[in-house]
Amino acid sequence: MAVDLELAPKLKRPKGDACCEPVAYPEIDRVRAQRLAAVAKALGDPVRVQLVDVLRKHAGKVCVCELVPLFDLSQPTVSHHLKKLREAGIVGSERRGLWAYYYVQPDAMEELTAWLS
Amino acid sequence: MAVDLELAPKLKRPKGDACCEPVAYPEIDRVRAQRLAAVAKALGDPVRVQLVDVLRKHAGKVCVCELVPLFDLSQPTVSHHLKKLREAGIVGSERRGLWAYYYVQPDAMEELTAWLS
DNA sequence: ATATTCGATTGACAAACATCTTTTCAATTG
DNA sequence: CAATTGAAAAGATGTTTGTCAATCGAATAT
Repeated sequence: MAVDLELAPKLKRPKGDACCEPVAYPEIDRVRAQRLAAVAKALGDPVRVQLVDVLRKHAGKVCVCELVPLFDLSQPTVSHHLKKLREAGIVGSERRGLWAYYYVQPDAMEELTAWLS
Repeated sequence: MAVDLELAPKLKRPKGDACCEPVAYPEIDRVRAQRLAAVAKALGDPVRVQLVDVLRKHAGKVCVCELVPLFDLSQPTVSHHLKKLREAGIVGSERRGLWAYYYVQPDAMEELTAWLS
C-alpha cells in the first residue's frame, strides 16, 4: 500500500507513450467489488439508513408497525425499503402472529466496514 | 445503545392498541442520514468501488488514462463514474497539462465508516 | 496555424428505482 | 365460518441511473 506514482513527469511525451507508470491491477476481485457495492447501494437511500439506524439502536427486533409512523411514507413503501435491506442481507425478519419484526444482521456490513477502514 | 424492546408480547391486543413499545425516535438527524446515504450511494456501483480501491492502493494521484483500460468501459463512462465520486467528495482531481489525476479524499468516507462501526 | 490528444460534456435510450394505490395473504377474532 | 388486521406483492407512474457514440475544449506537437 501507499505505493506512490510518479506524477506527471512527461508533459511532452511522444505520441504512443504512457502518461504515467502503469497501475498494477491484479484483477482486484470484481466479485468482491460487486458484493461491497451491493451493500453500499442498499444503504444509498436516507430512509434505509434511518431504518438501519433505528434497528441498530434498538438492538432487538422492531415491529414494522412501529417503523412506518417514523416516516412520511406509506406502509408498502417502508415494506419495500425493508425488502431491499433484506435482499442485501443487512436485516432479517421474523414473523410472530400478525406482526413482523426486523433486526440488523451486522455481519452483512462487516466486509464494507473493513474495506472502508 | 442496545436498548432492547419488549418483543411481541401481546398477540391478542384489542383493536386500537400498539403492537409493541413505541420506538423513541427523537428526529434522528435526517440530514445526517442524507449525508451518509449520499456517500453510500456513490459507492453503490462496482466500478466505482474498484476505482476507489485502485486510487487508494496507489495513495498518490492516478491518471485517467491509466484508469480507463482497467475497465471494459468507454472513457466517457469512466469519466462519468469519476464525476459521481467527485460530487460525493470521495475523490478529488487535479489537471496537469493534458492529463487529469485523481486521488481519494479519505475524509469523505469517514462519517460513513464511523457510523458503520 | 493545423493536427493530435486527453478528458469532460451532451444527447439518447434502456434498465432500475422510489413512490403510491390497490390487491392479496396469512393469522386472529368473533 | 366470516370479518378484520398487519404486512407483502402487484400494478402504475414519473425519476434516476449506467452506458455509449458523438462532440467539444484545452493543451501540445508538428
